Amino acid sequence: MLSPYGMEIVESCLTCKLRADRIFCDLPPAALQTFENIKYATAYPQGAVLFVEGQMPRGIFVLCKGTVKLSINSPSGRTMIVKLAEPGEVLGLSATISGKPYEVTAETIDPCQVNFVKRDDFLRFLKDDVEACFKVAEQLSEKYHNACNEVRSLGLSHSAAEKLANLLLEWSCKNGEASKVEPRLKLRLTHEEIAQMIGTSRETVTRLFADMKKHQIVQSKGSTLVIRNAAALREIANHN
Amino acid sequence: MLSPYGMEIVESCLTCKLRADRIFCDLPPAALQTFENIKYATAYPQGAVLFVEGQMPRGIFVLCKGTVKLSINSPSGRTMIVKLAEPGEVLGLSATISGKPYEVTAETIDPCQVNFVKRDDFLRFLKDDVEACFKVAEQLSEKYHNACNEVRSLGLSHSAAEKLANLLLEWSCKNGEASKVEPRLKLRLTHEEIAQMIGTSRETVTRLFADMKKHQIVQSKGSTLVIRNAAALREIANHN
DNA sequence: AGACGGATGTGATCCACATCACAGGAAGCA
DNA sequence: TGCTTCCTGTGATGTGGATCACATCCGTCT
Repeated sequence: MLSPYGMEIVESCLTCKLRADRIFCDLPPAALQTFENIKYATAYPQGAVLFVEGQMPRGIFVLCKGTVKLSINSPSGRTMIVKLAEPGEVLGLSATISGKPYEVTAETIDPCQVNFVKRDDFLRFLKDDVEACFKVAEQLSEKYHNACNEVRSLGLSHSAAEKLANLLLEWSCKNGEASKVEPRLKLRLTHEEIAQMIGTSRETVTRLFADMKKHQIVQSKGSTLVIRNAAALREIANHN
Repeated sequence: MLSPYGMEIVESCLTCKLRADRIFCDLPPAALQTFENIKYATAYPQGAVLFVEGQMPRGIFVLCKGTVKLSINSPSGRTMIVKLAEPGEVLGLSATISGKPYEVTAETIDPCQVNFVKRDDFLRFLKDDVEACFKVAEQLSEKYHNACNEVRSLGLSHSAAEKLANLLLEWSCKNGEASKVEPRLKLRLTHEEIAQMIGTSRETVTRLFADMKKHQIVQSKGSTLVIRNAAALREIANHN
């Protein structure tokens, strides 16, 4: 069966092939069945907005497939990308728990499959199941941890170059290329978006990339970036 | 009974007078009793370090009395103050849940009373009690929420003045003075520390205060600051 | 009182980066 | 095949705030 956006929809969490490495999906059968009953499997095209910062929480969005951009916006139009969420992540969780407005905006950057659970249903579900509740705590810890890293990067680094280097290293870790001599990574974001991730301007990102290319630190082939001198990159990442 | 640092120690959470408005203290009697059995009531002098960023989590610290400074440090000696924790807050929670290193450093800024709970005991306690577990989730949501605000402030504001104005407004909200015509607030931090809270240099903070005084926006009497023109301050806070 | 150490106030200097302003590229689509 | 639109690259220019270097100021200790 095909979803509206050309993805295969995983109909049931019970039979989901992705379960093993997902946070929320490896509950014991009984709990999973309950979850099954309250969730709505949905699919979104690229560019869809799941929720907007400031909205009252409607519920949680379990990301099963695709990537979601989480951002914080200022009234004056500035945007700061906080994170790119990967499958297994639960979005809108903290707002749903606390009842306060969503603190970020969530927008799909490719077609996504999502399980939505209404707030009431979800809270009831949690109060019946310690294990699920504990998993929520774990997820939230993870989120907090990430947010702290964000603060660290924004608050303690000296230069834009440092932050960019850190971002590239982090990305190369995530796709398992980090150990290779010349890690490669697909740049899925525009310079503008990268700038929003590290809190700088688009032009600065462009110039930094130009510099790094000049110094043989990276090299780009289309939309893939090859890290030719990881040591130098790490050098930049830890100060100056 | 007096503690080593001249504070009255609340011996038992069951009879604690502060219970009503505390997050962790209003559990049902049975759970509270269990908590009672695994917690260690302790007291710290001013300037004591509860835990350091990067240490493996030993457990949680429930702050009962006093104020604790939470900061993030860079190897190069820079410090960023993330938050001043007030009584009722649970410190080291996310690290204890996730098992990853503490993400911040916690240091008392006045004499504090703290209940410590060892990690194992705490995790066992949670797995036995949905309600406590849910409270943890709530606390973590709160923490995440704060961290997001921090990111917003660091990443989206245009100037140091904006951040300082925001900080002052936030402080005047907390002590309930915000509604008054000329809110007052005790500055418990040095300019240096304020600078670390908003990610700027000490000199800049000094100069900003000087400016605001010149423009009749604030006025200082010893260590209390009087906000003479809250409107102007809000003006600064929302851009420029 | 005197003296010492930390907190504050203020000038001078410098530079990383934002911002503006275009010019090429690439990529979709008609 | 050309047109439109978004992305990328690069110069010129201005400035907020970091940093350095002192001069007070104030509380605390002896």
